[in-house]
Amino acid sequence: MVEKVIFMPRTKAKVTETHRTMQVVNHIRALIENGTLKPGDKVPPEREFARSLNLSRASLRTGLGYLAAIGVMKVRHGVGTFVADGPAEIGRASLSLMGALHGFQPWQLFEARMIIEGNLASLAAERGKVEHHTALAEEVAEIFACVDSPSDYLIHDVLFHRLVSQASGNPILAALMETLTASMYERRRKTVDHSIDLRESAQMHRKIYHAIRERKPQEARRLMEEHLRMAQTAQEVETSSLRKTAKPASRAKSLQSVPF
Amino acid sequence: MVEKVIFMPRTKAKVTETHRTMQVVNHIRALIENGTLKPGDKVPPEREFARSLNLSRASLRTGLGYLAAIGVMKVRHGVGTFVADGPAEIGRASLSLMGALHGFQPWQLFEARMIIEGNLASLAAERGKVEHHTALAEEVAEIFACVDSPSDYLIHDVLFHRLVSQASGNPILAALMETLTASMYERRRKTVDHSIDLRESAQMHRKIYHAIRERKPQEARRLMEEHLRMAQTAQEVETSSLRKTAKPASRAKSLQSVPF
DNA sequence: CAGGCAGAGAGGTCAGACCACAGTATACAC
DNA sequence: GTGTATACTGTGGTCTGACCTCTCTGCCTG
Repeated sequence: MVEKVIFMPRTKAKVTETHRTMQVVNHIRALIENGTLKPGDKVPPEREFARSLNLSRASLRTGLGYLAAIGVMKVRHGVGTFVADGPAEIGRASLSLMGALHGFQPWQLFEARMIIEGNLASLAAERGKVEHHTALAEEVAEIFACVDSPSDYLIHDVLFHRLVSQASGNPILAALMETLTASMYERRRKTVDHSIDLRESAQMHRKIYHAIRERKPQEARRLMEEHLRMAQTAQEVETSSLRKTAKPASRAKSLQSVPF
Repeated sequence: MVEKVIFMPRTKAKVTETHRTMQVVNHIRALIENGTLKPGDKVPPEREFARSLNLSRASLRTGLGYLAAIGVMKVRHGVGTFVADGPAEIGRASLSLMGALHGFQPWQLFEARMIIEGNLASLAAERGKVEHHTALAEEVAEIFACVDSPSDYLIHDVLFHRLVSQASGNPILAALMETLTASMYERRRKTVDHSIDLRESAQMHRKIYHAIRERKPQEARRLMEEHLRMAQTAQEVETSSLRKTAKPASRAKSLQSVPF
């Protein structure tokens, strides 16, 4: 008979690499570790890449899908697949799902954020360099310039916090913060138009900046925590005053009929 | 007659649900949010599930792959696909990749862990309930019983820290800790056999337990930080004294030939 | 009773065709 | 010449259906 050979990719390699998925992931990891692939870089088109790795396009896609899911790569339909280049985030996607699965509460999110950002501010006060101080100062100025434009204000607000985390010198904590922040950012974008305390908030940012510049870790931490506490209170008020308009929306489709 | 309907999912639904991947993800999310799906549950076989959702098995697999990548689901070859049931972890997989991408340093990992676990211990001291104290006490006993068996010791070490994070009452911080810890666990498992200070380490656990039980947040935090600092030192010693045997291993395969 | 073999159930991979999106080059009208 | 269609090309997205491999279980054999 024909003896379909169609399957025999492990030519002479004895390692089999378990799943094809991990084969792809490890390949990319190696390319990243040895510096061939850097943030923003584009990988070859799927068809070509698959051929060069001796596996099917489907398997390659599984691997790239995995990397995209954990935030290491970004896929753009019709354009290409790229190495993620923004600020690092650890498991942004999983937070909301995990929340649903383990019943995370909003106050817990704030608490976590307060602890991490508080320490971030403290570290920034200890280790921030002049260039960080400069960037922070500029951002504070932008913040004050936007007190009348909630949506713009929010952008610079996020940028300020990101600069603080950069100044802390610990990218891991920064990535963690980015994850926690990202999930609040979406919600906040909807309520920020109803804010009334932007001036007060802007003042807080200024004070935090001063504490960092003058290398007062304890004060930076205290101010950051206070700032977040105020933000929490504000958001609770805004959210509850907005709840009336929120509709359960069209979740019907998912709930109707049989379980699956 | 046959009437191949094979392609026309957006029948009357105006939502299109963007990608099929997200369609699957949102469906599962809904099932989780409304309580139909709980940790440990099994979803239907792919072929059947795909049919019931009116999409191809390939697309369903993409969606499940995404959920598996972010740690919400666990896929077991030849068995089935399940909702993750262990302790929550946020982006475990991404940490190491992100590390390679953004150059995370070991000391940064320890610093992050120290901050998070320190606060976890502090919160546990504030909010821990009697049942937590009991469980911790038992684990301390186990730890002392294992001082002569490094591998067993490590297991109970992990368990102890996990109990502390549970007692803190903040599952989000607990999940973050789990993520940071997971990546060290692997490495530690290889070096623990060379440990010489397990008794001292055991004593530290006991002290931490006492601080928590006696509701002394500051002391719990301080002890936890000291404990981790010692662990860091120990690991650095063990690792460096082991480095001679470590080979660059067979990375050759990835480095040879063309970039991709 | 132990060991092993066979089958069923479920996930993993493959192949190739076709759909959909984004960006750019081309062509036509004004 | 400018500007707006239109077509094309490159790249990811989805579909189908066949086949491979792993697990588990239960029956069969020694």
